Amino acid sequence: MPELPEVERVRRSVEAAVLGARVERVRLGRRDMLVMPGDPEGGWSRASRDALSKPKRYRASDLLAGGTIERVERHGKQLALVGEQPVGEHAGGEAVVLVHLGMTGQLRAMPNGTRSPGDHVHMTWWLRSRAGEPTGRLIFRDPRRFGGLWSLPTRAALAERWSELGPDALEITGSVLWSRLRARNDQPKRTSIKAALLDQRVLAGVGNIYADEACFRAGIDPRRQAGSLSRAQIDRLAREVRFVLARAVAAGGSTLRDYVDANGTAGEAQLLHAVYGRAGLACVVCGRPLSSDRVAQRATVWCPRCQS
DNA sequence: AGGATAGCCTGCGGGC
DNA sequence: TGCCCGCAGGCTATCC
Repeated sequence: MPELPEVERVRRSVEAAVLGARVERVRLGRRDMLVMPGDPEGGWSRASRDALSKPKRYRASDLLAGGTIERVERHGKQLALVGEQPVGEHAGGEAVVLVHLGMTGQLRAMPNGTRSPGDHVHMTWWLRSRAGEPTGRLIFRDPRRFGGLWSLPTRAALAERWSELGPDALEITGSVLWSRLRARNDQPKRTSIKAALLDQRVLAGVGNIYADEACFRAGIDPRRQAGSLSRAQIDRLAREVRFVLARAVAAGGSTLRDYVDANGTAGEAQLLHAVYGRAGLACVVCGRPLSSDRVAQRATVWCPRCQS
């Protein structure tokens, strides 16, 4: 569900709510939503999730209990709660909980006196201020369970994990995108430009909505072979990726159905979409009906006149 | 190598 | 009102 703009809005709102908070206690509702180091690779697949359903040991401190939340970071569509253990035998130690929201995941700040949603809440952190006053809870909720939580021991482990992703799409440049679209032997990628934009190893943060929006603004048919685009077209595309993402962040993200930030606030970036969800409607530039098809296994919309 | 397919889940809207 | 179908912002495993 959420792409980079929505995840960035979640990051900001979670950070505002929990920065510096002390984690009094935690509760993990579903063990299979958590992946620990040494668990079956990734934890995404059905097989590895099944393996996780067996009871497996984790300490509350692996989920930040007893520590303070020092930062909330984002790379692409992934979030990380970075904690420190200020006192005790693990003083100075780190812990990181990486959060992927998948399609329907939410992180919500629940102030004192508010009630958490009654369903699909998989993880709760009870928080206190630095002064020790209870301030509320942070919850992770995910009806479809396509998201998940990964416990990592250190920020170095987080950096290593994020190094497997491409550069954050908010900062993608034409020259970096150009080089990422060629394989090792300088062979241009044969895959469609849309599939390449969706590949988180190429660049991190673009999903189905913003891939279509960026291609539209760049005048590029999403079905075009990635390696067939000129350097000038890649420069333009990188610029439009940055533009549509930054503009959507400023508009609060796209709320199609589920997305809200940590405070429950919906976004308005969906009002800016020129092609996503507008198959068959008139192109906002030329007025011709927008075409649609499945590209890279995803519903895709483009203008047959403005994009080539 | 990269495309196509199926699968992981729940919930919603449309058509009947 | 209810049932069935398709579809959804992400990502993976498997097969060709």
